[in-house]
Amino acid sequence: MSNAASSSNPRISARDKILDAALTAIRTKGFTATTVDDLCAAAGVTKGAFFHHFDSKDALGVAAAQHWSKVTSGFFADAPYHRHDDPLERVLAYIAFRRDILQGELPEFTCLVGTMAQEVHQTSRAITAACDASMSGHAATIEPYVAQAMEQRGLDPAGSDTGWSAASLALHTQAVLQGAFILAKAKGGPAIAEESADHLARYVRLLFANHQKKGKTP
Amino acid sequence: MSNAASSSNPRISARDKILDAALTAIRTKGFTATTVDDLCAAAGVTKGAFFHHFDSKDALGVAAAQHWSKVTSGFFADAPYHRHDDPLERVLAYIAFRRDILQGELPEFTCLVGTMAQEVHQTSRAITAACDASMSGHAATIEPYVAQAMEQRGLDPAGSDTGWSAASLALHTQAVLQGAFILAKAKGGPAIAEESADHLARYVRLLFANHQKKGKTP
DNA sequence: GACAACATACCAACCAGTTGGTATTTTCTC
DNA sequence: GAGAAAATACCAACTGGTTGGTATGTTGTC
Repeated sequence: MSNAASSSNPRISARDKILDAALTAIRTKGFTATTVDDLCAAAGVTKGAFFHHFDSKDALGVAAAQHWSKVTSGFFADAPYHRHDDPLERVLAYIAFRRDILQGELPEFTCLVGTMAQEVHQTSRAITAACDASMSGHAATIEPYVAQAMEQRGLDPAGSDTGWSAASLALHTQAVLQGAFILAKAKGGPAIAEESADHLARYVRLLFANHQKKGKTP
Repeated sequence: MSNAASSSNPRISARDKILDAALTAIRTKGFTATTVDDLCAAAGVTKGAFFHHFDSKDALGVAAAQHWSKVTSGFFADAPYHRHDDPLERVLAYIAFRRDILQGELPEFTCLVGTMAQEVHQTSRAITAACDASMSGHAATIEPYVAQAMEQRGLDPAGSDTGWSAASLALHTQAVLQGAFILAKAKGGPAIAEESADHLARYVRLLFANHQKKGKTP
């Protein structure tokens, strides 16, 4: 993921070099504090190239969110948590995976679109929408695992006092992780985020406790 | 909480008018995108007054975080959740209260220090530390309620497989709320944040389920 | 030779911070 | 407690560097 490799390599287009640089720069300094010159310098291209590929800095923000979606969806598609047979195990393995990758420096494991959405939600509709699409799109990849686990174990909380759904729990996992990132940033390290991930895993286990897996033949 | 009232009132010092303006402005536009001129205009003072009271924009950021701590600690001290006799009820009432105040426009109910920490964590140690102090300080006000609930109900999870503590759960509540704010910002409304607050309340109830309150005389 | 992909040179607006000054309050002195 | 001295609070105008964006090339490719 080093920038030095891509910024000097002429086989990678300026557009891709800028987008790669944007992922690191925005996660480090935030969107507003990241200047167009910063991105050009990090990508090893000139301003002319930047504005050839992006109409404005806001347009770069939208493209960066979409690029982030592409990169992360590939990353999570290759992750091992999908291989479990049991849907509930897949959900728990997903949370464990998210916990495991809380390593290295903060800009390496925190979320681009969470950071951007927080910053520009009142100033750029386009960027905010792209961030929402990225987060909600990722949540949608684990929602079916939650739904399958619920069905397999006869869990139907929709009608209860304060009901919940597979979609709601999937988005809640993202909320917990985003909040864990904020605490990690405030405290300068991932330790506190790991604890929140543990609480999240414990919550999911408790939700499904006393709900045995139904056999295939009833 | 209207700025118009304070910005024109000569009996309120320029410093306080600037700090009040900062709470709204930074929550709306973020710290970096908020200019010193923005704050002066909103507060109805000049730049000279600003730099008389604050050495730099960063110093204003630190002061704003401290001002936020003062304002919010007063707000939460007056909240009704403290009045419950049962410590567990106090914790649950706290979460319910946090859910109830998710109303109005986003800048009115989102968290200043969470927003700032996310933005400046790699660029301003001083602001980051002030944000951490504010968040951790608030978590510390509900930690004793959690601890009392655990003791009263004989819950001692410290030694178990993935242990947790009152401090850990108290900080987790903050993580969930901070993450809920991010999703709310991405989606443009508080609805999703309410659902995360519901999940959090459900988690706490499940943690204490099957742990009856011990009587005073054994 | 047309068109995309870049580079160079430049600009107007903006931004954090400064300067040099005045009004108001507080403190010190007798 | 009056009046000088000093500190504080505030203001209007200015500055040097920065920022997003543009106008005008140059180069490579089909």
